[in-house]
Amino acid sequence: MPDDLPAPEDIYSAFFLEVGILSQLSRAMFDLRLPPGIAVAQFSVLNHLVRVRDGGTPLQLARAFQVPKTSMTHSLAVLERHGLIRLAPNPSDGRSKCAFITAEGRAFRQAALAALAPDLQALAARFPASRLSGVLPTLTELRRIMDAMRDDPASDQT
Amino acid sequence: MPDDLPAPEDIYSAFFLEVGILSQLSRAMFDLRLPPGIAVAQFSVLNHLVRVRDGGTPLQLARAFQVPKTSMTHSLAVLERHGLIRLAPNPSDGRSKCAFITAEGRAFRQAALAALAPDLQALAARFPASRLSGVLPTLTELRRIMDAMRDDPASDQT
DNA sequence: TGCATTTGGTTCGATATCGTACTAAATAGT
DNA sequence: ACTATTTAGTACGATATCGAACCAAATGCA
Repeated sequence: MPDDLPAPEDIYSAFFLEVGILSQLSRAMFDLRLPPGIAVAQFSVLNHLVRVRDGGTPLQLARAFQVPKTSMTHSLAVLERHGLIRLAPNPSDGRSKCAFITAEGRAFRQAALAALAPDLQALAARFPASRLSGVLPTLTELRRIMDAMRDDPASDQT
Repeated sequence: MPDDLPAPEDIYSAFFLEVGILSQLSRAMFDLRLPPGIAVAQFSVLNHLVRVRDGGTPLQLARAFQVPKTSMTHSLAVLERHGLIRLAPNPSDGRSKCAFITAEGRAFRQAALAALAPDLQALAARFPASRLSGVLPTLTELRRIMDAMRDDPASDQT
């Protein structure tokens, strides 16, 4: 009988293709609701400051989103220009900074979430969030592994 | 007892965050192996021409990847400039074109896949592709739904 | 202490992404 | 057939992304 098992490479290719398209689609959906001048990347940073940790350094933020630090520099500059965050010198490291969300930033995030909610609810009506809960742990685990490989490609942890 | 069920919005937010980061990570991994001048978006088009269909129009390709048609125009221009595809007039529509992969394009894709294979194998060694097969149908289904909503946001198909 | 190396961040330049506005061809309605 | 509308693709401008090179502070080491 012929070998009709898909090769691992094909599964990964298909997976990354879906992930890329889903990322595309969610980005487009979010962009449509965010005020012009603020991109998804910037909103995500605001969200992170509220949900995960306020006062982190640019490098910590870059690592959290797995983007190059130059990209984070840009996003933070946009947010600061709009008064949504404040960049303070890092008291424990003269080279570094700390990013704090401002009151305006919090208000902006709240408004953005409210603007987004209808879309997410419409989506949840067609595709229950509970089904996503099922796949989320798998995605998170893969993400962690890819994080680790990126930091240390030689880690052949069998 | 307190309501400790996460709201659907939170699940979707977390999901899209993971998807965004995974997209980021896979893009970075691919970019590292592709020759300078060719981005993931362009490689994906080549791959589509071989795997799915050759000779499609720019608009069909844009829809397949869910990107704006202007983005596809750009990608196709890059591929054509490198001689990896050929853009012919569409015999059945004077406004349109058809994108055909060239022999060079096929060779390029083969080489790129070969360069990529070790990374995918290393990944598969740490995270078996079979576990991805499990989540793939869910991702595909959600993607289809989001496609449909994008085309027709009012489709309240209960 | 003094120098070499590492690390956090920015600048700069090149490319990608994408919305708006436009042209030309196709289709619809009469 | 004739005009109005729609559709495929492009030009252009604005912003995002990101690698290379750089600077300054911190750390390692003798």
